[in-house]
Amino acid sequence: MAVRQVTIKDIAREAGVSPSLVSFVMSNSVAGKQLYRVNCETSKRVLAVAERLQYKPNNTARALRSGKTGTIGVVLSDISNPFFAEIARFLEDAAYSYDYNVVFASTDEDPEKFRRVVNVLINKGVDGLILVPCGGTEDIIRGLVTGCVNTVLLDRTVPDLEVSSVVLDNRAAARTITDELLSRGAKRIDMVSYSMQISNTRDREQGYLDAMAAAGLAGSTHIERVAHNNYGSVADYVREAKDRGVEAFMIATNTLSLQVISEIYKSGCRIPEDFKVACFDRNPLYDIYGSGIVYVRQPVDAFASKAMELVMSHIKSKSGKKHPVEQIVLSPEITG
Amino acid sequence: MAVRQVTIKDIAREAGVSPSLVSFVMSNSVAGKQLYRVNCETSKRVLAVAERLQYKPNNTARALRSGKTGTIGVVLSDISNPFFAEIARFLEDAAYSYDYNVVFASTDEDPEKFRRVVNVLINKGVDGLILVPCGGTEDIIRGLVTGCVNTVLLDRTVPDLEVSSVVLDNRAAARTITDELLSRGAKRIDMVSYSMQISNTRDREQGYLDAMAAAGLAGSTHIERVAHNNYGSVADYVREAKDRGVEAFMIATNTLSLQVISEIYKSGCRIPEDFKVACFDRNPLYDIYGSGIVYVRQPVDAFASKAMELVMSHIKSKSGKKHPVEQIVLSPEITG
DNA sequence: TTATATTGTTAAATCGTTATAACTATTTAT
DNA sequence: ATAAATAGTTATAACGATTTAACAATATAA
Repeated sequence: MAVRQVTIKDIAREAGVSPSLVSFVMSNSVAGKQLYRVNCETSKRVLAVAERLQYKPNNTARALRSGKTGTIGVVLSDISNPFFAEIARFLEDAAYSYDYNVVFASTDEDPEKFRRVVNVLINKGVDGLILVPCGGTEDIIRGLVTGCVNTVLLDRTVPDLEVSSVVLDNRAAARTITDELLSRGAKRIDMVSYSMQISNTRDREQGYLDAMAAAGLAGSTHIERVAHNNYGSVADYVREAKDRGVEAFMIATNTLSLQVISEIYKSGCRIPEDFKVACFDRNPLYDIYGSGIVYVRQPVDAFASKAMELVMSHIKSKSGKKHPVEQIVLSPEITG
Repeated sequence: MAVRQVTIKDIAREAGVSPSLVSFVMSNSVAGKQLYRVNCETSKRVLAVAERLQYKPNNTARALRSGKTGTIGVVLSDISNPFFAEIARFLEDAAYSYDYNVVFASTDEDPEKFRRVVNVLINKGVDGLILVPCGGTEDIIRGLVTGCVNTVLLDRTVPDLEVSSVVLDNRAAARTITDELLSRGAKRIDMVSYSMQISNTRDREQGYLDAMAAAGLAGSTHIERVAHNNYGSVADYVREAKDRGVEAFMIATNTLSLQVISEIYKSGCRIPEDFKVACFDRNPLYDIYGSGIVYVRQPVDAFASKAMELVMSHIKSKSGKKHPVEQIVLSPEITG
């Protein structure tokens, strides 16, 4: 695209040395195992020429030869979802700190799309994958792991699989915010969740049930499971819940929260007067409007840095060797 | 990383043909200029073998030889900002529709960071760049354009430069929402803006001034320019504005809006009773709380698809030739 | 019938780097 | 003094594709 690349050969010619030597000089700073001994004088001369000619190493060639692209693929539900957008940003920065790049792909919770983008990323030649699995991707992930692809799961995990992961302690988080609703006087608390089969949602449901049971309300639990992207059903449900005398909602995800809160207001009700609300993920306006919404603040930065750390350790540990699988569970913060 | 790549040679051996032929078969579907004539039978046989061996072309090798990576670099302010996150998603999808990938980098409005990430992306070998310029990047962008790097500017433009761009009609948008505030009875309207020197902010300020002047209020305009990421100053300003008898705010960006709205509520005031507010960019909660905030809804999908279209047309038009520069201005929608 | 196109295929160069083995020249050990 | 080790460097073969030129073999034209 640009003018013409200055190659290692140009430098070699100009500096009166062989291309190999230039290569050694260039990669000496990050010398892996064996430090190639090169004369300090020549090294300086080569670097000077490189500087003068404005040499920029060709990463494609480097990648082809070395098998390492310096890129991590990140597959998530939807990068426009604020939760993932924030993670994306931290991942970008984390990757940068390792001199790596990151390339994102969204799945919209569709396992077929998941498979597709994972394949595209692998073909592009990523050194590792950070994945937010969606329902129905267990086999794909198992395939990656057995195929020795450096894989780290984020936000959600897959049971019975030897794979590294970084997730929230969802069960504890859910229990805590449900407890908070209880302590604010609510007894009839519904949980609104997704019908997808993903670990974090299931754990959150369990936390809700834990809290209710501990409060002696095991009999009056209700989990409303909404299909992903089915907005209509939420409206009906909120109306129905109101009739049923529900006093509070515990909501499993940020997108769902916006829908439920929207329906509450549309039906002329207020928070917290008519309904108390607890949910996952922060929204700046929750605080601003002083709406009294209790929410779980996920340590998004830790998600990103830990996931990146894990995938890097996988990459470092020579492929072929057994993966240093590590499953990290992070603690939530509660606000509101 | 994975097991071992199936190469074009494996297929050649298995199918009893030469590697070249396999290459022809593989790239025949996307035959550029010259369609290489290959026997239908052999073609089928080769494809069958490829299918059986689960051949996945090595994009790195392909990129090295062909000089095309199939990747577009996107440089924006901050991918965790909802406005850019949404654009990111649309860009991802748009790229995919061209069989391309997209890699993002955030600048935090820092020209030095901008220069750095642009260089990283170029070294990685992107086929084109979509850039959201920040203040102080004019020279860098000029350098790219003269260096024949396929460049498209997004959301903001750089004056006096022959470069393709996709921006909102910011002046018209700003005028419209200011008019809306006026029609709702506000006379003392302040504009809150950033002190950065970027085209869209300047245009929005002009639109505000246009509307005020047309209403005969040229004398009572006030533009408060806040430094990027300087939260403290907003609090002081809102207090001061209240004392000054300001009735409405016209706010230049989404992040700034959240700050101003937050301060309004913190100071015990309400929207729209105490202050009317007009701003840029949607936030789902604006609608939900029925807060009566007027806002400009930017056609984010069109931003993305147009920008991708432009960069693709640059790529198609043989490098060396004159760029088909095109500057697109999109119309806003107003809600509230 | 001889010359010329056309079809189907292949050999070989190339993209820009890395990595291995080998090769001097010099130093150190014996 | 000879062998062995070391420092500094280079030649060369990859990496996995694309692409150009060339080559048979056959078909068409003159």
